[in-house]
Amino acid sequence: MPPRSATQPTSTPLDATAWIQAAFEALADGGIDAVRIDPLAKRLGVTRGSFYWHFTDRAALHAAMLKEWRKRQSYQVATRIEKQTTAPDERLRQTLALPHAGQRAKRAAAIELAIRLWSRRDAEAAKAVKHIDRVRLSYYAKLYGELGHKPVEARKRAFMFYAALMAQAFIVTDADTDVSGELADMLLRD
Amino acid sequence: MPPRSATQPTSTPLDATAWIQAAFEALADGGIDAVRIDPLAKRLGVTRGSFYWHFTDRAALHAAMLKEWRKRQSYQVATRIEKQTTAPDERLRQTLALPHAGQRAKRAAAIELAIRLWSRRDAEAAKAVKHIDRVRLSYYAKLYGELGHKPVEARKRAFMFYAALMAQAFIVTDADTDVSGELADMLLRD
DNA sequence: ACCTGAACACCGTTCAAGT
DNA sequence: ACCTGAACACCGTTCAAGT
Repeated sequence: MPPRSATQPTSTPLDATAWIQAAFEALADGGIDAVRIDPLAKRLGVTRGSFYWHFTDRAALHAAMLKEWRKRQSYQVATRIEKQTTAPDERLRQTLALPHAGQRAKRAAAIELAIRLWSRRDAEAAKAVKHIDRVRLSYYAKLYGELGHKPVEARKRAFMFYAALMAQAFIVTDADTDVSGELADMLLRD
Repeated sequence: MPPRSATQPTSTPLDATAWIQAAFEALADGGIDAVRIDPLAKRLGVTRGSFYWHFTDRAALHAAMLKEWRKRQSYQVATRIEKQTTAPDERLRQTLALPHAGQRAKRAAAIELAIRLWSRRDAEAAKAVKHIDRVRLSYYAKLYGELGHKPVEARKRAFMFYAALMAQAFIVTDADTDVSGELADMLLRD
C-alpha cells in the first residue's frame, strides 16, 4: 500500500480531516458522484472499511464537506482581503484578481462549480450555496456602500461584481488575455 | 417467475412500452432513484439482461420516460377537456376538478412531483418540465383570453390558476374538505 | 484509537447461448 | 425477436478480529 502521501508523512493514522480533504480532491476532479468511499480509500492507501470508523456513512461525509466548505468560504470572503488592504475599492480589485492565482484558484473554481452542480439535486448543498452567496453579496454590497453608494445601488453593483467574478472563474480564457483590470475599472466607475 | 401481470396476460414477450410503464410505476412509488433495472426486471418477471434488448442503457430508459411524459401531458392538457365542454370557464372548472378523480389522479400527482424533483438534477428532465409548463400556461391563458381578458391579465390569471391546480394536487388535504368549487369561483370572478 | 479482511447485498453492463 | 444465465465490475455497509 504505497499512497497516503499528500496527506500524511507516511502512515500516521488518518483522521476525518484526511478523508474530507481527499473527498474535495475527488469533488474537484469528477463532481459529487466521484466522491465514493472505495476510490477514496484506495487513494488514501487504506481499506474501505476504515472509512466507517470516521463517518457513519456516505451522507455523513457529504455533510462534513458542506460544513467545511461553508466555513472556508465564510472565512475567505472577507478575512483574506481585509488583511492586505483597507480601501474598499482596492479590496474589490483584489477580490477580482483572486481567480488568477494559478493552480490553487483553478481548484477552487472546480470545487465551486461542482458544489453548484451538486446543489441542484441536494437540498443541503443548495442551502450551503444559498448561504455563501448571501455572505459574499453582503460583503461586496458593504464595500460599495463604503464607496458612497446607497443601499439599493450598492446591492445592484454587488450583484454585477459577483457575476463578473463568477464569470471570470468559470469562463475558459487564454492566460494572456487577462481582463480583470478592465473589468475592475468598469465595475468601479462613477 | 410469477409476475408480469399488470402489463401482459401471462407471458407475451415484452416490448419497450412494458418497461416504460413499469418505470413510471417505480417513479411514482420512489422517485427516479427507484427506477433501477434490476427491480424493474423482477417486477416484470424477466431477468436483468433482457432489459438490454430494448434499451441501450439506463439513460435510454430515462430519455424514453421523458418523451412519453411530454407526449401524454401535451395531449392531456387540452384534448381531454376540449371533448367534454366548449365554454372556456367550464373548461377551467373541469381542469381544476381533475385532481379529485381518485387513484388515477394521485398517481399522476406522484409522477408529476417525482419528475419535478428529478428535474432539479437532470437537465433533460428540466427541459421537459419547462416545456410542459409552457404548454399548460399557454392553454390556460388562451381560455382566459376567450373569457375577455387582455393578454397580460390572461397570463397572470393563468399563472394563478396553474398555481392553484398544483397546490391542489400536492397539498395533502382531507377528502371531505374539497375546496375546488370555491377555488374555481375565486379564479374565475370578474 | 484506527484499521484489515472478509463477507453480504445490490446493481449496471455484456454476451454467448437458447427458443 | 426476445430472453436466460452467468460472469464481471464496482460499491456501500457491517463487523469480528487485529495492533
